[in-house]
Amino acid sequence: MNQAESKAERTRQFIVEKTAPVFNAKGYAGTSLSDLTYVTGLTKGSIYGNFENKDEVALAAFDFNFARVKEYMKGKIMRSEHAVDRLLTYPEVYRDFLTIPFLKPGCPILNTATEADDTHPLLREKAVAALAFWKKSLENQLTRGIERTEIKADVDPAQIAVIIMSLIEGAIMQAKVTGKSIELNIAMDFLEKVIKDIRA
Amino acid sequence: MNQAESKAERTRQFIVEKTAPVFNAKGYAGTSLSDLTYVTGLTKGSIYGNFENKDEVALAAFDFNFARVKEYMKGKIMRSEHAVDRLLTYPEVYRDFLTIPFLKPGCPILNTATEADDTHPLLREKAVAALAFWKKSLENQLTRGIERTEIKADVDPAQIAVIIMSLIEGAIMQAKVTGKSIELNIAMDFLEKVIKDIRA
DNA sequence: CACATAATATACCAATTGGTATATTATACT
DNA sequence: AGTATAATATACCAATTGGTATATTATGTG
Repeated sequence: MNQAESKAERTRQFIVEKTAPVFNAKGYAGTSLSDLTYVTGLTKGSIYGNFENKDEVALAAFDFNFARVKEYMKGKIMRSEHAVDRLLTYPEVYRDFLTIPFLKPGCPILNTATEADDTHPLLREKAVAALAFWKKSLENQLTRGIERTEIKADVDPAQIAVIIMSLIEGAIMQAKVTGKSIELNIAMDFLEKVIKDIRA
Repeated sequence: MNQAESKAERTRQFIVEKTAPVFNAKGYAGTSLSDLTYVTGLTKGSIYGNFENKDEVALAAFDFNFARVKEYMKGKIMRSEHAVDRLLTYPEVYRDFLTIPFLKPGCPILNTATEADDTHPLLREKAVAALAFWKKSLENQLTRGIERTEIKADVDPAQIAVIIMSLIEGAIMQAKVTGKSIELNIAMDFLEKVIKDIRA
């Protein structure tokens, strides 16, 4: 009973992988159990054998979606050493948001936050935690940059973190709904300037 | 049969007023017909006598929600004459977003855009049009300011409009889901600086 | 006041929802 | 290979979904 991954664990993972994009595209309320069976090719019995209920699938799907974004960004960011270059990865990457395949259904944080804030406490909590994680990670990069004298000493990491996140999420919303990148590019041009401006 | 408003017109309006906050809070997929009957006190027959289907109620509800925001902002903006002061109304007002009663369920554009982009073409179109309207209105204010030499001549109205919108929407998303205004205040402080910086 | 019509309620529809008990099949260990 | 158990499928459940045909009530006009 030890294949490094049990059958159940693999199936669980399989279900999450297949359903995560659906939850991200249609939202929690908009995704039905038949969506889940359709996209996995499994039956309800099989899904409920691996998950307590629809909620648990949705929560796992969010974790999966967010983990993908995290890993993707981490890979891009770690190519640079200089703190400013690392931060410039954000406008550089998000500029192409609409063409990043696994982000076709949109930013999981944005989608989950706006749907769940008034309706689904558990999903809401996930979105809050994801935002906190992202913010902390930005602050850490900024603090590291200040310590390495790559970033001006008077820069407030919390402030810059919020500006980066707000500009990105606000611009993504517009790009996703219009299907066009004009506004996204303008916002990312500006974000680029903001980031270059904190260089020591 | 002419009371300036027929009974049906009043009922239609009544249904929209009562259901608009529900659609904004729960989203289109999350709002059921029983939600609509519950919140109006009317029956399905009555609702379907005044609307073609659930879609039509949702579309009218969006228009209602957006109109309220427009009127609310217009009232605040028109208190000032100077273009920069008019623009400063945005950070000033959105700073208190969480305490504005009719915006408790969130920004209708943000909520509708994120839900409808992949699921509901008609609602999506409404959100796109609302964004375009807002952008145009900001650009007009900026152009007017440049003409009146209240705003620097080299300012790009389209660029500043996008920055204002992105910062506001991105920050609102965070404030709404966390229930806290810290990030919103930071973003609005920054937006204030951006706007003051374009003063001639 | 009567009457045509507009507005609303009642009672129903098939389809789908999330969920479960049980039967069947695959898996892993001895 | 045989067997206990884990994993999956089948067949069902009550409740709810969006929607409608028809009955009832309110409204406005001659």
